[in-house]
Amino acid sequence: MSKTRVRFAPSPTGPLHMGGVRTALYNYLFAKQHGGDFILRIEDTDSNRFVPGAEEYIIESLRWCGIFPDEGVTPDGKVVETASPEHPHAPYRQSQRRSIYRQYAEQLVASGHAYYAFDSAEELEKVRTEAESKGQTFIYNHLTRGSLRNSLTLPPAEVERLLAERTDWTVRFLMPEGRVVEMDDLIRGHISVDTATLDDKVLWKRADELPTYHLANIVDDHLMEITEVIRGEEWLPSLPLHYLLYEAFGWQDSQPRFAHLPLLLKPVGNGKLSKRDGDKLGFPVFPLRWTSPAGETSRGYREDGYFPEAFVNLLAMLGWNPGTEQEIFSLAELVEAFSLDKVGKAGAKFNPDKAKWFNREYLRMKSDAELAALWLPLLKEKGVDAAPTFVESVVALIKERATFVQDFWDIASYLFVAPTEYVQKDVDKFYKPEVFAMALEAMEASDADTLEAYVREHEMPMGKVMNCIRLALSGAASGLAIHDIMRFIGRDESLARLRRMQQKLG
RNA sequence: GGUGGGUUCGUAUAACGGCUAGUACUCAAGAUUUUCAUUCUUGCAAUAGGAGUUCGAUUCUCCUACCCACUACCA
Repeated sequence: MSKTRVRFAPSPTGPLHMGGVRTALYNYLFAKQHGGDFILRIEDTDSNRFVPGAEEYIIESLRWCGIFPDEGVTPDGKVVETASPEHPHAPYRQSQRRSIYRQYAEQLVASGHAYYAFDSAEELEKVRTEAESKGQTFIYNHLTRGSLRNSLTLPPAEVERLLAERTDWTVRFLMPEGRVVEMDDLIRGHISVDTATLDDKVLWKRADELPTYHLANIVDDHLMEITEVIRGEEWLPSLPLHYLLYEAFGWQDSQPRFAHLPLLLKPVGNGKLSKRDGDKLGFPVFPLRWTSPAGETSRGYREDGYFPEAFVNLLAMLGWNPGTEQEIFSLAELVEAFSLDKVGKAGAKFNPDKAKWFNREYLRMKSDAELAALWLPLLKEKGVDAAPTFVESVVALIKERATFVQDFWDIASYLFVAPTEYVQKDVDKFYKPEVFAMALEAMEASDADTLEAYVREHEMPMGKVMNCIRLALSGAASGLAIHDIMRFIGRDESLARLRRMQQKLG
């Protein structure tokens, strides 16, 4: 049995979407579980849609997630240009493989599985709009190919002439008539499709001497000895064509098995997750922050404060389940537990609340020292220069209250700097000058313990007094325990803050 | 329109054709906490509809409805 080899083959037409990351992840998990290889291939066969920086973004995203390809891209993120023992099928960027596709397209023409088409974009556009005006849809297939300009309808001499003179012809697949393609999907089971409903897809374009997705994909999967193709559900409709291509090439014996993953859907309403949804509902749809060439910025999980482990974990659970009640998985545990037959068929709606929950869980699992190290640079940005050990002890106190490291400052800024203002609502509710004066007096006279005794002795409402003091210390009536705050800022600073509030509020 | 795929609490999902349809997130209530948060307990909440097969259907079959994808010289 041949070694498991799977690939993730994104197109650098923009930033990698979280659904794309999930596809990469499932491929990676499948490969590693079977002791196989995970290959990263860049499918840049559409020169018009190339977006600068997209490829680097994809590589960096996978690296952030801890997904390292065995082939195609080295761990340092470089696309391998030339073949080597480690990367026997290099290059892995389809634009650099340009020269190998044409012969395969020609092979199909020679064997009668494809033909040359000379219809210009304008001509096709015209028949398309004509059909539309009659309420029909134009399809380039067995019904229409006979009346269009191609090597099936033109005399051979004319074909030769056009081939030589024109540079805008294409090679189209000759979709057979009256056949039912029987297919198997690792997730969906058996599927059959009548070829009469399919069209003659363009396989190769003379204009840029590049194949389209379908040809490049099949040829490269074959050449790279891919054993399983795990991709998004949007590819399911082209599976019959892909089956037929393997057959036309005579490669059906080594044809990979296919698995079509359910789509990731938007949290509300219907439809697949899009960039807009994230902006509208306040969560990232991209792993990393992305700034488009036009200067438009989209948020990323990394910049929003998600841990890569949490991101990978939540992605893994979107469409797959372990069959047990375990929800927290490390990448290594996922490799162990993953299985394609536990992948669901229905699209999964993304739940931002659950995503946050995952991050909270991972934040709690991290050590205080680890979190302090992550927080330190953020503190520095705030102009706070605190000792790591101090920060660490603060983290220990507050980590249960946070979802992200970024939350730490909002939760505990007053342990580093005195509050400059007080929450008005809390002032209205808790600030009573007489009570406050008494509390201050008692604190000046002794310590917190006797304050508590004092409050009890005078039968003052504990909550009221405490919140009044908390207000002075932290600027709000909610938050950490008074004695914790005082322990961190010290008695002198505490008293200073009390006096400051008294002075400010009267 | 055509083709294909899909449908269990609001969401993610579990359930050899067989327990009261389970779990997590969210939400609500209670307990704990000097406040808030945490934590703990409890609760709300689902098999799209209709036929059929069967002793028995969330599970198998068919029909209907709805949703999604695809329908480019894009991937």
